[in-house]
Formats: sequence, structure tokens, C-alpha cells
Amino acid sequence: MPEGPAATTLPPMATREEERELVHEVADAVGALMEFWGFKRVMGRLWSVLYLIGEPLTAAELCERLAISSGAASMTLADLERWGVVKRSRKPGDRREYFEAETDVWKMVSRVLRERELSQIERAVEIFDRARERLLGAVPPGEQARVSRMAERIARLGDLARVGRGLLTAIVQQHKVDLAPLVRFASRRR
Amino acid sequence: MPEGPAATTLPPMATREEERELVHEVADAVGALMEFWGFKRVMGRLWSVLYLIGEPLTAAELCERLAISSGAASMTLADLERWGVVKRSRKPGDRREYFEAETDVWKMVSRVLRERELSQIERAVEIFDRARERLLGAVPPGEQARVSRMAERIARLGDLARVGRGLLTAIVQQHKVDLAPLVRFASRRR
DNA sequence: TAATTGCTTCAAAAGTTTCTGAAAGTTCCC
DNA sequence: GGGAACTTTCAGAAACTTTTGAAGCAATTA
Repeated sequence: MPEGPAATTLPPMATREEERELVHEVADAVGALMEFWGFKRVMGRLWSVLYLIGEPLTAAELCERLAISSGAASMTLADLERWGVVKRSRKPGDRREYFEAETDVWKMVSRVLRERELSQIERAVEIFDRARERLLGAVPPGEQARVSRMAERIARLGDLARVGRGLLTAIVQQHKVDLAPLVRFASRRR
Repeated sequence: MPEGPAATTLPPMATREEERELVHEVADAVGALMEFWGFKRVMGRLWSVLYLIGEPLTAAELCERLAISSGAASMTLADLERWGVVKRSRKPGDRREYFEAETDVWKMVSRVLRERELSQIERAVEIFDRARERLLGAVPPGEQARVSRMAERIARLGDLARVGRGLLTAIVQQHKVDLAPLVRFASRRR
């Protein structure tokens, strides 16, 4: 969108440049967080660009902005769609698909927590519990002390996992509700 | 579980086998969690074996149990030591080093949360805030609406990150204290 | 129906992480 | 000091992940 000659304030070209860079920077930060969090970095970057730009973009525009191939864009968008954080749409008279970001970030996070972290922890809890039972099933004589100490430790791992599960469940159940209570909880000391 | 000839209960040989397998299984579960959590899988496995066995083991014993090379054991143990979750010790008259697991699992978890997750989030919060400021610095005319919406969205990312930070801080501050309050919080509905 | 455009898929390339094993380094004892 | 026992380091191998780009597919238009 090259601007006209004279007029009001800063040269739009430079500002546009700057804005682009800024979006890029924020997108990278989100990408890093998401990667840390076990997703692909590019998922975070792509979602961020859509979120920040705030209006539907085509795959080609995303390829350009993120400097990725069309294949990567297609796959990443499919992933994001599967996670329900990006939606497709069309404009009448335009053959291309447009993509938009889900804007309810809390909804996104809680979905991920529920579907990934919770089920991961659940699996671990089950393994711990089952292992403990089996261990206590047939204790060789003279090993009482050793074995029951091991069982106790497995139980502690289970406790820890349960605490994690409880916390996640609580967080997830806040659901769409405003975040203030969590923050208040968070800043209560000791 | 083939039985021995006469006597009391199960033949220790078979039970030992089973116990070994069981430790292995729990260790794999912890390994999976740790990997999910961004650590190397083998770190979780190695710590778990030390934790469950409950007494000092040599590097060679760990290599054998985990089926890893001596190099891997050395490096993994160094990592775990850096995280403060494994300690070295010696037995008099024995040249080998022995390794023991830190047994306070909560201490371990809160240290990790503090040093890794918190600093990661901190970084993101800073980037978001700075980007937002810069964005609002020089708004091109006729872009007011678009730009301020973008700024609003960056602000929301910041809010989310701050909620995460607050939660983590709260969790970490429970410190050594018993976990009951957290669990109670966690199971409160809505 | 053919041509065009855009999307998806997938085999191979590139990149990254993790592991191995042998060499170098330490420590300890004689 | 010499030698044995153990540990650490590190270059390369192996395993795994991510990205590319071109082929094939699908939808739309002329």
C-alpha cells in the first residue's frame, strides 16, 4: 500500500517496515514458548502472525511473511486447524483459502492442557499405581524393608503426578472465565 | 513365575527379574514425562533408577541397567548433578564414585520451574511489553484502529504470560511445604 | 473439456539431537 | 614414578525432526 507524496507524519514505508519486524519479533517469542512447550516452533510463529495481523491471510502471504515453503505452510496450517486454533474461510470470487487465528487465547491454552498435558500425566499415574501394586504383590522374604521403601517412593511419584493433575484440572476448569481469580491466587504469598 | 521346590513364598530369582522390569517401567514413564517437559529422556530414566533403588550405585551399574554407554552415563550424570538432583559419594576403600538420587521430588520440580519455566516466560513478557510500546510509539495516520487492535492483542499475550508467571510463582513458593493446599485448591470446582 | 490456480502429499534433503566408543585425563595405590 | 582403575571428553555415527519442492489432486473458470 504505497502512500501518496506529501501529507501528515512519519513516512509510512519505514513504519510499515518496522511494524512487520515487530510482528516478526513477537511471533518468534511465541514460537519459542510453543517450542519449549513441545510444539513445533513454526506453529507458534504462524499462529502469531495471523493473530496479530488480525485479518484473514492466504497461505501465500504466510509463506512470504514467515519465509517457509508452501508445503510447510500447508502442513502447519493443518496442524493448527486440528488444534482448533486456526480457521479457514473464503472470500466470494476468490479461489484461495484464507486463514484466521482463533483469538481466545485462554481457550487455546486450556484445550492444550486438557488434551496433552493431562492425558500425559494420566498415563504416568496409571503406570505408577500399577507398578506399586505389582511390587507389593509378591514380596520375597527378608526383603520387606527394601521393597516397601521402593513402594513408598513409587507412591510419592504418584502423589506428585496427582498434584500436577489436580492443578491442571483446576486451571482448565476456569475455562472461559476471567483470569483474575488465578492471578489473585498466584500472588497470594506463602 | 516358575516356583521353587518347597519352602515359603516365591523364588527370589524370578521376583528379582520382575522387580527389575518394574523399575524399568516406572523409569520409562518418568523418562517420558521429563522428555515431554523438555529434558532428555535418559535423564529421567537415570534419576528414576537411582531414586527407586534407593542406594548409591556406580556408573557401571547404571550403564548396565539402562543399557547406555559409559560416555552417556557420564554426561547424563553431570547434567543431573548440575540440576542438583543427583549427588556423588564415595565408599571408603573403593575408588569408584557412587551416585545417589535427590529424594525430595518437590524440591526438584520447583527448582526446575523456577530456573527454566519462569525465566522463559519472563523473557516473553519483556518482548511483548517492549513490542507493544514500540508499536504505539509512531502510529501512522489513518491506521489508528488497526494498530491499536494489534497493540491490544499483544497486551493479551502479555496478560496470558503474566498469568502463567503468577501461577508458577505461587507453585514455586509453596516450596518445601506440604502439597495438600495445592491439591485442595485443585479440586475446588469452578 | 481444457486450462489454470491453489492445495496437499510425500520422498528426499537439511538440520538437530543424542549416543557411542576410544583416547585423554585423573586419581589412587604400590 | 609406574600402573591399574575409573571418569571425562569429543569426533563421528545414528536416530530423529523439520523443511523443501515437485508431483498429483481438486476446484473453478473459460
